[in-house]
Amino acid sequence: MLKKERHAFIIKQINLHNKVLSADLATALNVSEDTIRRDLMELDDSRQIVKVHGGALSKSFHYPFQHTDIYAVDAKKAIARKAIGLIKSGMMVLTGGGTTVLEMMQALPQNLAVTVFTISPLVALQLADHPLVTVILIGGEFSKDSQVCVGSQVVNYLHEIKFDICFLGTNGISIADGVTDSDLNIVHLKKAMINASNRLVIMCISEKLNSVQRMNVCPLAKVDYLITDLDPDNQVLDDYREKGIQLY
Amino acid sequence: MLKKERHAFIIKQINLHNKVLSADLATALNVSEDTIRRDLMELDDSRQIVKVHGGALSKSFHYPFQHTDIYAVDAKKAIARKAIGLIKSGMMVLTGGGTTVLEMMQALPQNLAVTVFTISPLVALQLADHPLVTVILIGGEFSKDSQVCVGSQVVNYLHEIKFDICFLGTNGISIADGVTDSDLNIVHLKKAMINASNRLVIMCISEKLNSVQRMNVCPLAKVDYLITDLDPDNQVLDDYREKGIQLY
DNA sequence: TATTACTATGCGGTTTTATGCAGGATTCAC
DNA sequence: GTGAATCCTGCATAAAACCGCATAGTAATA
Repeated sequence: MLKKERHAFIIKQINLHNKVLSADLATALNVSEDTIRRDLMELDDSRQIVKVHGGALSKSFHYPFQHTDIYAVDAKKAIARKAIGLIKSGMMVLTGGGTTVLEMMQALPQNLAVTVFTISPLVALQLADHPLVTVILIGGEFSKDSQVCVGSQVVNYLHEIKFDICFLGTNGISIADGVTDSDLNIVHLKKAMINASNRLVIMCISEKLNSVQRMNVCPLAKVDYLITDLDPDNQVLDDYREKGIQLY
Repeated sequence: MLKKERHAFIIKQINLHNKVLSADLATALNVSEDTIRRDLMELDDSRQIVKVHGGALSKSFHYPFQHTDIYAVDAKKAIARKAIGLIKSGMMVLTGGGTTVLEMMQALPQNLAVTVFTISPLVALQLADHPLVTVILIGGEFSKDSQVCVGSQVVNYLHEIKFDICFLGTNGISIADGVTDSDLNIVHLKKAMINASNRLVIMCISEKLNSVQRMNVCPLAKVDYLITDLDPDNQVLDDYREKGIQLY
């Protein structure tokens, strides 16, 4: 059998079953696993499949949703870069949804071994191709607006675990009212997430600083770190620094 | 024998078998392999065949594989259309992951008000812009291979609820072995999902019919409906019909 | 017919490719 | 952790491809 034929067969199998195991292919095609491994390598190199330990996965299955445009990407990327510095290997990390968190997870170094709990399916999918991260998706009613899981199920779940650190984006933060949000479900959720974590990181693009939403999430006293796209010494942040919040 | 005759012979062989080996041709035509190689070169240069190491392939063989984004989309769309007919407003629906389910959810009529429980973040996101559907994402460890939530958390959750109908894609179904799959986690999961539902719908593109995977999910007796892209009267399905499975 | 010019073919030697195998390292799953 | 599966690296080998060259065949023409 010619190599190209094997390749065609492999691709067909992957399209059929979304994944293949090297061992299966080796017996099916009656060649050594080394050969299969080399085949998968080549198909991976030519971007036709995604090679993983033990076999390969369909590419189309892996990335069906194209990432839509994100507002203020550069600012969020800057925030993401700083936020990653707070994560150490072995941590139990809790994250909300939001594009800033998404940016952060995309930029997560490949050698970081952490367990990420998240209420956001997008975050889970984003982390799917990270080699060392274990992802636990916290289930519940899926909120169409905010694209995260909400509701009592999530809140109850959060009562049972204690996390090292929690990363949240926010819609409003101000000296007077602390962290605020506009969606009741999200507020419940964030309160539970904050209570479940030893440390709280709020990520906020400078545009949203000092804005107030309808409902209270938590006072500034509970915020351990505030990460913005500004220089941490920027005087806009002076008031927050005085409150004892670590700025990045 | 003239060169032209050889070329004609080679083309004929390739049309017949989709491939030829240089060595075979050399003995069949009683010329040296070098000559054959030169012949194949010329035919390749004139775009009549595709030369590869060891022989040559039909042109159609090489081409179509760049273009497959999602495999067998049309078949899956056909299945999705039929599957939707089984859903009525007010139902509690349980779904697995997989591209067929995804197609189905994409095609879900806007006036259908159902509650969809799913282990697939992709399904949840797909349903996010549906006006009437309530989505419950069942949380757990996120499997990077299969892009769904797996593990004991999910299985436990499924023990507590009874669903009206469960839609599953499958990697293998056959008369002898019933529904089969290749991933242990997925097998556990599917078993729990099947037990949690009053009715089970298996969706399977015809190419996968009568294929067997490593591990058993459930016997055919548990399958209430089998939906394929074939006409339900197709004789390929006769055996399944005799087992008392409803075909669509 | 003989000459010439050109193409096609085969052959020997070399290089490249494909594949399998052994071992040790790595990773995974329980 | 620990054992099993998987992967990587280097190596060996055989098949295939390549290269240059000699020669056989072909065709056109004087």
